Amino acid sequence: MSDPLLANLNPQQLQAVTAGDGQILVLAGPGSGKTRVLTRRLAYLIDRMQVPAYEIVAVTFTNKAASEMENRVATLVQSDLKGIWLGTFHAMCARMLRFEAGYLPFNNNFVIFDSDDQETLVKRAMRDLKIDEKLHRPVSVHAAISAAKNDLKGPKEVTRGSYKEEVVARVYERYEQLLRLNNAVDFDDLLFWGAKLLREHEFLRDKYASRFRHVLVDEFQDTNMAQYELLTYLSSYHKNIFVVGDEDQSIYRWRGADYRNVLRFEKDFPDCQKILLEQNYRSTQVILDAARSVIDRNHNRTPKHLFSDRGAGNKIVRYDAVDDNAEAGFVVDTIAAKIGAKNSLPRDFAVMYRTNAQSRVIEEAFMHAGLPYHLVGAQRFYGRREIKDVICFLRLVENPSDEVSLQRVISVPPRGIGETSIANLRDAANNAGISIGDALLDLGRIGEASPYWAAVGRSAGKMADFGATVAGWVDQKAQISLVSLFDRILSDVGYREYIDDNTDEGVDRWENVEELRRLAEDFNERGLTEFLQNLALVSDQDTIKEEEEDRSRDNSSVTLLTLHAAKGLEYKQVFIVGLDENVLPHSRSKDDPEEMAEERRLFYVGITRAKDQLYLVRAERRRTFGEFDFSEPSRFLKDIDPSLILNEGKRASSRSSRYEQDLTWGPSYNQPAAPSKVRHISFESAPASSKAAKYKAGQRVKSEKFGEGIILESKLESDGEEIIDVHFKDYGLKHLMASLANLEILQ
DNA sequence: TCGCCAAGACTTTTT
DNA sequence: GTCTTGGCGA
Repeated sequence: MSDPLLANLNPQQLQAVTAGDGQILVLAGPGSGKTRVLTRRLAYLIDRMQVPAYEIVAVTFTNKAASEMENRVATLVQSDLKGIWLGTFHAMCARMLRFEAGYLPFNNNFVIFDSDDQETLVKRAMRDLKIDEKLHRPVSVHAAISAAKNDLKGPKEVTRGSYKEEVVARVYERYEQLLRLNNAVDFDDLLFWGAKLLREHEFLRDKYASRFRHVLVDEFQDTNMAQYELLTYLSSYHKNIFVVGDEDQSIYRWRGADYRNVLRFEKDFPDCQKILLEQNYRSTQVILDAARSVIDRNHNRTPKHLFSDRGAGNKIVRYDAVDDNAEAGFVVDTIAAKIGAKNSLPRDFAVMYRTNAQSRVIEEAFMHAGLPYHLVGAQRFYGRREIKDVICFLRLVENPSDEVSLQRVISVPPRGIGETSIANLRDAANNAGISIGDALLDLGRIGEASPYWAAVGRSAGKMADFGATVAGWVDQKAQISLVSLFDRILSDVGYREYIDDNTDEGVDRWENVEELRRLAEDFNERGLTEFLQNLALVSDQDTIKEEEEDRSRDNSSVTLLTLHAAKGLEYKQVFIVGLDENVLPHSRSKDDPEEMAEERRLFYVGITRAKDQLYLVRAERRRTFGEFDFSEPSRFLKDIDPSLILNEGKRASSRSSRYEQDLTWGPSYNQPAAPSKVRHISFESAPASSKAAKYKAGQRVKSEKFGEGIILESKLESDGEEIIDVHFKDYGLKHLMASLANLEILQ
């Protein structure tokens, strides 16, 4: 079939893409072409079924997924996509809430609070209620509030059984009051109010539901209750809902995601058509079999039989290291040898771990070996202090009621205004029934004539100065462009001088601000409101993942990332490290079977990222919080059929620091070097003697010099030389030329 | 009011 | 081991 819209689809994919009206549930295993199905389906509806783009809503979880989909669909259809609602759940709701603000307890220039702001506000609420922050940690109270919202429970609807629940309920109530006072919503509110709006106003529900002839959803397994309800409302008129997901890849339970929404969907729509995508285009069969043996032990799911036509492939290599240094050493050695053998590039590799803390040891090993690497997602651009500062200045201008932002920037840079003065102003503002921001502006505009002058006390003058500055921005914002406003704020407060102290970090900080300014330039036409909303909703992951993709394309370096961050990505060779009890599965998941099932899924996600080769690595002993911990192998390792695994045994424990020694005489990749400088050891080579490979992976061998070992990989070079990677019991990984290695094959 | 030091925390983090 | 937070002294 040469029809580009339907070309290159397997029968199940085709069935999904061309399915008729009604409810369609596509369960798509990893690497089964889920994105392809979704984009083709969209194109099919528009191009073949003549559905106008504005009658379609397609929701994703990330902006990146949304923009990718949009770009791909645009290349497939003739007509433009004008009017389509294609974006994240949160962006979609924000749009709806601004439009329907008349029915809501906030107005349409609300700001969106990120998790930092939310926590600040929870703390404030707890202080207001005189609740001891030591007894009830604000983070956990916040988590409980967030969970309630995701479950569509308001402050009045949460259970008040235990003392803790009582505390949560009271803080929740106050927290909501504060949000309204700040004219702000949090992430969860976007969904909460979105669902509430459609539930409580029938005509609004009809308005949207009748407009959207087709509803499409990506990553359906990650929806929470609010999102599920929202989707039901949106599809309540035409009842055409097409969802794609995979229960087995649901790894955000702790954020309210409930994979059982897949089961709920089947129950709510008994006539739904269920399509399984089981052909995997990514991994070898060995990898898929291992993945399946791990995931099949979970319940409440649709069993899937992933298959590949890529052949069995290499066995999985398991390596048990004595400690975390040796674990990192194994990873680095193996990668360096393969790169040295010129059969792999740094970008072919990824190292995945359960917790960010594990990256440190691995990074050190990479640095020591001079191997190029990069981390995904560890440093959050939007979490950076300087970025947050500037955003808060802007938010304050947009919405002077935003007390969280005001509080943050009032002493940036320090201007002699302290906690006492702020508290005085807040009290006075509260008494007058206005927001503290408005009081500040009043003070700035009329100075001593303001009723708040006396209330503030000693630093009233300084407070008024700052108020005047802010008032200047607020008065100007309608007249000047976003970028001019940006520049004006920075120069008025002397921000560059404040953060850039000419140290490396200082320069770095200023560069981040400049980066933010570049982003602002893109929004110069659209203005401040949209810029801020975009900052709140695009945040972090999208930008960082994009950067990471560019980086691994251009500079070619090994990717280090958490298992969570790995979702949706793929690499030729994957190392999963820390396969130990209490690491993976994590110790905190031990007393809850649901949590444990999620750890299993996390491992499953990791396994299925690998295209060609998977390494499972653990350490008997690792440093956590500066102390040594011993641990058992992860329970998940037992679930993989031993015939799929090449067991490496463990490194002789006599010299745990041997990697440092190895590096000085092994393959010479020990100098700090750019990727190109990672060279492999060059033997004084004799001409090739044989044309056929003598060794193959899995064979046990013995060498005079290195003792017993196991072949990891053998490759025949174009000159007929056989290059082998051998892992020796006592010497670790060696990269050798077969003709010179003088190895004896053991039975 | 600000900055420094010490005690305490410390999974994961699509929006 | 290292980052954050909060208390205290200048």
